[in-house]
Amino acid sequence: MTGRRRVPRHEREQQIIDVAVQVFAKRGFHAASVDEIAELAGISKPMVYLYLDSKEGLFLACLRREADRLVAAFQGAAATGGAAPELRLHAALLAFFAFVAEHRDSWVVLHRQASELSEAIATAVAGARRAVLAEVAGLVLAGITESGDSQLDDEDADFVAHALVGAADSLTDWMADHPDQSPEGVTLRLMNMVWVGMGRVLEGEVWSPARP
Amino acid sequence: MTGRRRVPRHEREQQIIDVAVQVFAKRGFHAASVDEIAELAGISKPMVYLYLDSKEGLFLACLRREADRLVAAFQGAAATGGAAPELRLHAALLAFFAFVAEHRDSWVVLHRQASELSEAIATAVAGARRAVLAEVAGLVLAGITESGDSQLDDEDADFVAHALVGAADSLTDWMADHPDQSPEGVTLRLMNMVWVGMGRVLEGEVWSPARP
Amino acid sequence: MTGRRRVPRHEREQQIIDVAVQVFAKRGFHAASVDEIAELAGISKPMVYLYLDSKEGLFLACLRREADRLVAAFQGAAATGGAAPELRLHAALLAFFAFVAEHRDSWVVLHRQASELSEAIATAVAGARRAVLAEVAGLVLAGITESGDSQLDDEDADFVAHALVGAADSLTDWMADHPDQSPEGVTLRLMNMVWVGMGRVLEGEVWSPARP
Amino acid sequence: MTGRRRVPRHEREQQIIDVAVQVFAKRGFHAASVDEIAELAGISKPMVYLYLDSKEGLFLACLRREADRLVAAFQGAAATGGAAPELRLHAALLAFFAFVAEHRDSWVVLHRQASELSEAIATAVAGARRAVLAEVAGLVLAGITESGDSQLDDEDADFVAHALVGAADSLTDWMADHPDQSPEGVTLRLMNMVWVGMGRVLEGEVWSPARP
DNA sequence: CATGAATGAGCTTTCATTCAT
DNA sequence: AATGAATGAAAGCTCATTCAT
Repeated sequence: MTGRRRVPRHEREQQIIDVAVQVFAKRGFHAASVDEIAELAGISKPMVYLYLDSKEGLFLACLRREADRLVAAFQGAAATGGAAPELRLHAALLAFFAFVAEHRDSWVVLHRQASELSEAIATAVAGARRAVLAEVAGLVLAGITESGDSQLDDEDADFVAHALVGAADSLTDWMADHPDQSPEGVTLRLMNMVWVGMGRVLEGEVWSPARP
Repeated sequence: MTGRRRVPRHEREQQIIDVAVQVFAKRGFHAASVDEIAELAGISKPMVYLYLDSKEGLFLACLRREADRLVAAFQGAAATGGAAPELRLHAALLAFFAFVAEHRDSWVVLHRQASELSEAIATAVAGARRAVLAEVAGLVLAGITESGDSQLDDEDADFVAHALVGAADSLTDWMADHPDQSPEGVTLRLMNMVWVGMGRVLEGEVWSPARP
Repeated sequence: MTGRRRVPRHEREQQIIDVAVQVFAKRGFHAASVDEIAELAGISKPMVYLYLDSKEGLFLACLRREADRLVAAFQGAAATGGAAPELRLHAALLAFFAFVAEHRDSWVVLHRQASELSEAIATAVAGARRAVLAEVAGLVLAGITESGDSQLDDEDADFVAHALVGAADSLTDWMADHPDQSPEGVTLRLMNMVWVGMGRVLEGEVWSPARP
Repeated sequence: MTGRRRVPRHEREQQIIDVAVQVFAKRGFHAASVDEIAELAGISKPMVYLYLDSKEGLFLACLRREADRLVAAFQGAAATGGAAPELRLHAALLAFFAFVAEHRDSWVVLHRQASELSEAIATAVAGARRAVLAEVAGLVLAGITESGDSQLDDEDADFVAHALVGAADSLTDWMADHPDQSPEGVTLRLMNMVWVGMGRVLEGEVWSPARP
C-alpha cells in the first residue's frame, strides 16, 4: 500500500510503474500477475487498466521509462565526458555500470525479459539496445578514425561495439558477485582490456592461430 | 508430425525434446504450451507427461541435453586445440560460435530463459554457464602465467572470462545480422580484440582516463 | 440458477455452499465437479475459487457449516432438555433425528464422505463426531452415576455412547424408508430400547450366552 | 510384486482382488488408481481389464467377495449358534466383530465406499446390508415371538435390527480405539445393552419423557 | 498369456480483462 | 476517481481405457 485516495493521474501512473518494475524483475513478465501489482500499489485492478490499458501496456511503460533513463544516462555521460572518444566511452560505460549498480530491478527488466514477448515489446527492447550499440559503435569509429588508420570500417566498429556491450552486460553478473568492486574500477578494467587491445591491432599487430 | 505409431520410449523422448527445444525457443517457457509441443510432435499430451513428468521436467530435459552438447563441444575443443592456452581458447571459442550458428534454437533456450524459472532450472542453467566461465578463466590464467608476469590474479582472470563470455554471447546477435560471416572469422576478430589487448596490459601498458 | 448479478460476497458464499451441499450429497466429493456446482449456483467457476479457494476448501466450508449446525442443535437440546440426564439425552436425540429429517443432504455430506479425503477434512469430520460422542457419553455417565451404582465407568459410558450414536446413525436409513414415522416416535423407541436395558443391567441383571 | 509368469486365470483374479481391497480401503474408490493396483499386483494394466472388465467391475468383484465372506460368516454363526434366538444372535454378532477385527480392509471397503458410486455398486452394497438386517430382524422377531408377547411386530423388529446393526457398525470404531478388547467382550456388552432392554420393554416397562 | 505404447476426455486451477455501481 | 463482483478462455495435469505386438 503506497499512497491512497485522490492522487492525480500522472503520479498514480508512476507509482504503478514503480511497483511493476519490482514485480516484473522478481517474477518475469508471464509469471507476474496484475493482481499482485495492483495490490502492492495499493489500488484496484481496474485503475491499472484505466491508466495503462493492459498488462502488456504496463510492461511497455516500465520498459520505456527505464530504457529512457538508462539511455539518457549513457548518452549524457558520453556527451559530457570530454573531447577524446575514449574519454567519452569511458564516461558512458561508467554511467552504465553505475546505473545497473543502483537500479538492479530496472536492469533486470530491461535485460532478461525480452524474449517470449510480443512484437511491440521486443521492438522496444531491441530499440534501446540498438541505441546503445550505435552510440558505442560511433565512439569506437571515432577512436579509430582519430588514430589516422582506416583499416577498420563501420562493420568492425559494430563488431567491437557488440563485444563491448556484451562484455559489459556479462560483467553485471560479475559485479553482483563482487559487491566491493566499484563501477569505476570495473569500467577501468574493461577499458584497459578492450581499448588497449584495439589500439595495438590498429597498429598492425595481428594474432592468428597459425602464428600466435 | 514427426514420427508415428509405436515408437520405442527413448526415441520418442528425443523426438519430444527436439520439438520442445524449437517451441521453447520460439515462445519462451511460460508462453509455450504443452499442447502445442505435443501436437507438433505428433503425439498426445499424456505421452509427454508419461515420459517427461511435467512441463518443467520437459524444459529441464531440453536444457540438460543442449547444455551438455554445448559444454561438450566447448571443452572438447579446448582440450584438443593445441598446447598453447591461446590456441585452446581460440579453438573453444570457435566451437562455441559454430555450435550457436548451427543450433540457434538450442542456444536461445539455453541463454534467454533462465530467469523467472524454478530453482532447479536456474541451477541447471547457471551450472552450464559456470562450467564455461571456469574453463575460460583457466585458459586466461594459464595465458597470463605463461607470459611470466603475475600482475594479474584469479580475480582478474575471472573478470576477463566474464567479459569474454559476455562478448561472445552478444556477438551471437551480431552473427545473426551478418549471416555471411563465418564462425572462424568472428572468433579471430574476438581473439585479436581481447587477447592482444590483454597482452599489452600485461606488458605494463595501462590506460587511464587521467592520461589517455 | 439461484440468484443473479451483483450479489455481495457473504450472500454469494452461502448460495454456493447451499448448492455444494446438494451436489456433494448426491455425487460424493470426488465425483462432484466444481463445474456442476458453479453452474447450479448460477455463477462462473472463478467465483467459486475466489471465495472458497479450492474444491477442498469448498467442501470444508460445507462440512463446517453443517457440522456446526448439527452439533449446535444437538448440544442446544441437550442443554435445555430438562434436569435429568435421560431427559436431556432424549431431547438431544430428538434434535438429531429432527435435523436429519429436515436436512438430509447435510447429513449425507457429514456422514458418508469422511474417508478418502485429506487430513484437514477427516479431522473436521472426526471432530464433530467426537463432540457428539463426548456429549452422549457424558449424559450416559451422568445417568449411571445418578442411579447410585458405579459398576460402570468411563469406558462403559463411551461404549454405550458409540452404540447409541451408531444406532441413531443407522436409524436415519430406517427413517428414510418409513417417511410416516416422526422423529419423536423414533427417538422414543430408541430410548426405550437402550435406556431401559441399561437400567436393568445396572440393577444387576446380566445376560450371558452360558445362561441366557 | 506378488507372483509371476503363467498363473492360471482364477488365481490371478484373486491376487488382483487381494491387492485391490487394500488399495480401495486405503484410498477410496475414486482416489484409487488402476495403475497402482496393477503395479502392486505385479502385472500390467491390460490384464486387470482382461479379467475384471473395468475399474467398477474390479470394485464390484472386491465388494462381492468380501460381502459374501462377511454374510457367510454371519449367517453361518447364526445357523450354528444354538437353538435359542438370542444365542444365535449372539453368535452372529460375535462372528461379525471377529470378521471386522481380522479383515479391517474388507470392512472399510464394504462399509465406507458405497456412496458416490454407480447404481450397480450401490445395489451390491445395499444388498449385503439388507441381508444382514433381515437376518437380525428375523432373530429379533423370533425372540419376541418366543417370549409370548406380540406387542411388537415386523416393523419393530426391523427398527431394532437397524439399531443393532448401526450400533455394531459404530462399535467397530470403538474397537479400533481399544485394541485390547476382544470381539467376545464387545459382543457380550452389546447383547446386554440391547437384549435385556428389549426384554424389559416386552414385559411392559415403558420409558417416556413425561414420566421418566 | 502378457505388455509397452498411446489417447480422449475431463479435472482443478489461474489469469487478464470488464461490468455495474 | 475508484472498486467489488464477475467471467471467458485456456493451461497443466491425470486417469480409465484400448491398440498393436
